[in-house]
This record gives sequence, C-alpha cells and structure tokens, in this order.
Amino acid sequence: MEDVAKLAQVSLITVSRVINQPEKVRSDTRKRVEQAIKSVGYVPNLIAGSLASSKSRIVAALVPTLDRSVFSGTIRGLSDRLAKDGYQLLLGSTGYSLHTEEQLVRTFLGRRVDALVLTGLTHTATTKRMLRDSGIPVVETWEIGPKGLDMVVGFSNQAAGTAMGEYLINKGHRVLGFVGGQEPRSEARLKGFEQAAQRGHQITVNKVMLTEGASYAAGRAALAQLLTSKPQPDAIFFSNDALAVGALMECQRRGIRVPNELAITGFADLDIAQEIVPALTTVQVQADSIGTSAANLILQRLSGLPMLSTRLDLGFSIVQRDSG
Amino acid sequence: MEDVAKLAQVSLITVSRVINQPEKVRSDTRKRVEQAIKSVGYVPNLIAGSLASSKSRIVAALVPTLDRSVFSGTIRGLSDRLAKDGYQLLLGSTGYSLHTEEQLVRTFLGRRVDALVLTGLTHTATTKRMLRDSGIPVVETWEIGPKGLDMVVGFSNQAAGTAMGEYLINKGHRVLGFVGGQEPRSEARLKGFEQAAQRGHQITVNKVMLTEGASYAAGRAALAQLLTSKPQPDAIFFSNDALAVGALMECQRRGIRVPNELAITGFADLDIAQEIVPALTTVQVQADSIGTSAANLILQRLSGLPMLSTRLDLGFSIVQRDSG
DNA sequence: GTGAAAGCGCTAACAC
DNA sequence: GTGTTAGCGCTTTCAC
Repeated sequence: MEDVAKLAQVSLITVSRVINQPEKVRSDTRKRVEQAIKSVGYVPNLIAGSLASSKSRIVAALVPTLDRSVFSGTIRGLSDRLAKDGYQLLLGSTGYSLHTEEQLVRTFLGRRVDALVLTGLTHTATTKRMLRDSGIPVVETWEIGPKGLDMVVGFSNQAAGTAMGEYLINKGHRVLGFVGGQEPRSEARLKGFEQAAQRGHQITVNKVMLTEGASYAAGRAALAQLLTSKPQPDAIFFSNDALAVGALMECQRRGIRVPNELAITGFADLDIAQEIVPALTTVQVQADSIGTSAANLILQRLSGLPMLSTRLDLGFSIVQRDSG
Repeated sequence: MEDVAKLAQVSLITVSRVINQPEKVRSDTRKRVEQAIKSVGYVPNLIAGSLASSKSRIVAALVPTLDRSVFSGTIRGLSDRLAKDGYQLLLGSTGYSLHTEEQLVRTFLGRRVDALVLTGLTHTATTKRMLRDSGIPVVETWEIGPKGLDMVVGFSNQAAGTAMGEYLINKGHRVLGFVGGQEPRSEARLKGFEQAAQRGHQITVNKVMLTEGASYAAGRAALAQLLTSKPQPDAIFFSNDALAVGALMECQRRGIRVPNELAITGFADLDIAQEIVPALTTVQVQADSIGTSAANLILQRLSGLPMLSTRLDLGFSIVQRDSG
C-alpha cells in the first residue's frame, strides 16, 4: 500500500479511500491511484482492514450437513445474495451436534464475522449466550417459533407434518408409516403427523427413526423395515425426499406398484422429486428463499435500515404428484 | 485479553500461549489462565491474530457450482480433512467463469488465506500471476496435466472419455451419443470419446453440447434431442450422472427399454447411480479423495514437511451396472 | 478533497 | 517458563 501511495504521490489514506469509497476522491487523483495499484499489483490486505474497521464482510452459516441435502438450496440462496453485496460466506457443518455447533460458533465469532446464520432453534446455553453477547445479527432458519435469538426465517415443521397426515388420511389411508431422523425438525414433522392421525378415526402410525443421515440407501432400508411391520402401512411419509426416492427405487425393484399398493410421500421438493417415475408427492418448502431472505434480513440490518419484520414464516405447500 | 491477563495475573503473551501453544505453559499457570478466560467469557480475536502472525487458518476452495453436483463430494472431503487440523474452508463458486474465478482469487488472497484449491487447470493470466506472486500453496483439481501452477490432484478426463468410448464400442454400439457442457473437463471427455470412435470402425458420434448446467431436466431434454437425430444413437454417454439420470427417467416415461433399445452411461458415480433402476453404468472418480488428498497436500506443505509428490493422478474406473 | 497520528488486538522475537 | 517491545497493514478521527 505504501508503494502505491508513493507511486501515486498521495497518502495511505487516499489509497484506502480509492478502494473503499471511490466517490470521495476526485476523479483525477483516483485514476492516478488506480493506475498505481495496477502497476504495483497491489492486493489489499483485508485482514488488516477488518481489524481496523471491525467489519469482516464475512457471514457465516452453519448447517447440519453439506451432503446432497435440503440445505444446499438455502446455501446457494445465501451465497448468491450475499455475493451481490460483496459479502463472502463462511460455511460450517455441525453434523447435527449442538456441541459442534457451539465450537463453530465460537470460532466464527473469533473471526469476527459480521453475521451468523444457524439452522434450527435448538442450541446450547453457551451458544446462545455467546451469540447474544456478540451483538451481531443472527438468523435462525428452517423452523419458526415464538422465541428466537434474534431473527428467524422458516416455516412450521409440525404444521407441515399435520398437513401431510391429513392429506394421506383424506386419501383413505388408515395405516401410515413415518420415516425420519432423530433431529428436531424431523421430530416436529412427526409430532404434527401423529396429531393428524389422532384426530382421524382408527389411524395407526408405524415409525422408523433413523440414526444415520438421510440417504437413498437409508430410505430403501427403512422401506424394507416398514414392509415387515404389522399392520403393514399403505402410505409412508418420508421426512426427506432423498429417503422417499430411495424407497421409490426399492418399490420398483420389488415390483410394488406406487401409489396403488403403497403411497409414498416426501419432504422438501428436491429437483429429483418431479423427475422420478412416479413423480413424488411431497411437501414443498422454499429452501432457496430461506437463504435469500436470511441474507436480505442481514444486509438490511447491517446497513442500519429499520427492520420491518424479523420473523418470516415462508410456509409450505403439499405438491400432489403421482406417488401418493 | 487484557482482562484475562489481569485476572490471571500474567502477561498478554502468556494468555496467547495458553490458547495457541498450551504445552509451553506450566500447568498451574495454564489452569489459572483458562479459568480467567471462562469467567471473562473471552473469545479471542482471530483477525488480530491472523494479522500479527500472517496465518489465517483458512483455506479457500473455488468450484464451478455448488449445486447438487459432482464437486460436493470434493468439498466434503476437503472440509472434513481441514477441520481435523483446525482449518476452516472458505467457499466460492465461479459459475464456470474464469473472470469470476479471477475476482474471487483476488478477494481470497486479500483475506490472506493460507492455501487455495481450484477446479481445473484453465485460468486467466492474471489469476496465475496473482497466485504465483502470493507464494501460498495452490492445488488444482479434477484434471491432471503436465503443467500446473503448483500442486495437482485429479485424473485424465480425456482418458476417461476414451475408456467409455471403447467400452460402448466393445459392447457392439455403432452410433454413439454424447451429452456434456461447454467447459474444459466435459470437452476433454468428449475429445477422448471421439478418439475412441475414430479408432473403431464405422462409428458415428452425435453430440449435444449444453449451455446450461447439468440438471435432470437438461438430461431429459438432451435425450429428446438425440432421439430425433439421424442416425439415432443406440448408446449415449452423459458427461454427468445427473444428466444420465434425467435421461433414464425420460426413457421410463417413454417406454424405451434400457439398455436393450438404448444404452445410457454417466460420469462421476453419484449416490443415485447405484440406486436408480436400471442401475447406472458410469465412470467412477474419487470425488471425496480429491478433496482429502488436496487437503493432505496443503497441510503437509503448510507444516513445512518435505513433499513426496505434488501431482496425484487418482485415476478412474468404469463401473458396469445395468444401464449400458 | 486530502493528510497525520493513533490504534485495532494480537503474536514474533528476543530477553530474562 | 514467562515477560517486554515492536510491529502486522490497514482505518478511524480529526485537522486542514
């Protein structure tokens, strides 16, 4: 930076201004400096800048898993929106562990990220305290609830579960299956699903709670398990499209006709849901919008604008296709 | 940090040591400091640390796209391996644009990342110069070639294309189809594929070069296009499993029997390849290993260890399944 | 519109 | 094993 300043015959601060607030420098001076920057090949040290200004232009996001998952849409939405305003995304995966989440939050706060995006509303007490003390904007996503740390963008997983339960019951199914992971959002969907069942008449719910992550193979295995359960379900709600797709493939292998013999529904409306044969009936959620909305809230807050709302319920809808 | 030092009755540097090199501090002092850190709720400012030590403990990776893509395995491998050594991954997507890549490289270098992982061997002259000047470890991935910037982890896309061409020709196919994107790696696969065709007798290759990204829908559309081409292919090599899966679904819709009427093969061996019915014959590449190997090279270099090899050809293999 | 001085919060280097 | 000093490369603040 010193070299640039000397070459352009200006002070350090003018070089800094040309980079950060070019409109505050007269155009001839600016051009001289820009020229000098090029000829020196100067790459500003953003670390030093961050230390001095206590702004990092980095937003961190924590998701349970990076795998071909429902969260990738949210990450894309976040990343794209933030990039437009010159912010970068620092990514962490918690593996569904609150303890890992706590450690990552600590590190990210140490890096003085400008804002943090979390998945879910469940966190350790320490995580919550650190976040509150830090004073930076925080967005919790993929759930919605009365009390959040700061801002929230999501939908009601429980209501989605209820909606799917009612949908299947209305279709005449009486023995329902549920397959999901042992994590808060899946459990909320199950809770809603079971509520719908209780409100129906003579409805049974057989459930499989997975210990591993949601994969095609896990869906296949869960299907096999439910097919041996008594009474045998005539409709299964999978808490994730990947699971449902795996089950659909297994049905094809076994010659089980979907939806005639067995209805199968999923959650998230991933790309493959509408491509697979039979096309998958699923709960559509706006994964991308969760990301862009979270980014918008953050950007708005960081720019000091007044906040209209800090709690967005993006809702969900059941997309009826061919599988159930 | 000052508060912690006062409370523990030590100097700043001792607090620093407790955090960064605990073994260099006597255990009773260490405990006193750790106690103080907790009671103050001290979160070290890693930005200041980075500035002083010129080490950021951040590695950046640039991939063409974050979408449900072949690169997600590599990212996972990278991220997991780096996390073990306390490094974080800063992610950027270039959208297959060398210009965007250049801008991101500039920003990342500005953040003084400790190392950089790139996709492919094709970069702008400015990108190459900046990278060389920076002196940090750089790993280029997903290709292999005689000249790289620094370290390379990948395989020969061209050889993979040739292998798939020979495989299909040996199976008796004479009119081949190719579907891929307009990007270096896909083009290399096509080049190899066409070479195999030229070496065969009376082999025709009809190709579809996509302008959009690889999606199920794009595969479906490309299939439709090739089915109207003359002569009509009896085997199609898709440069990406997502495309092949889309085509497979479309075949199912149209009642085209695979592989009897039409053979379909893919590239990458994504999870779904072995799940779909019929299971997809594809080129298997070690997407995860590319990530972990890149991370290993970087970690080794950063720790100052002597480098055995800086150019890893991880190879590929054709996995024969049911689709072709 | 431009500049000088001070300091962001930490660590390297060297001393003790 | 622990402390002191001097900076890392910028931006802030306040002058002019």
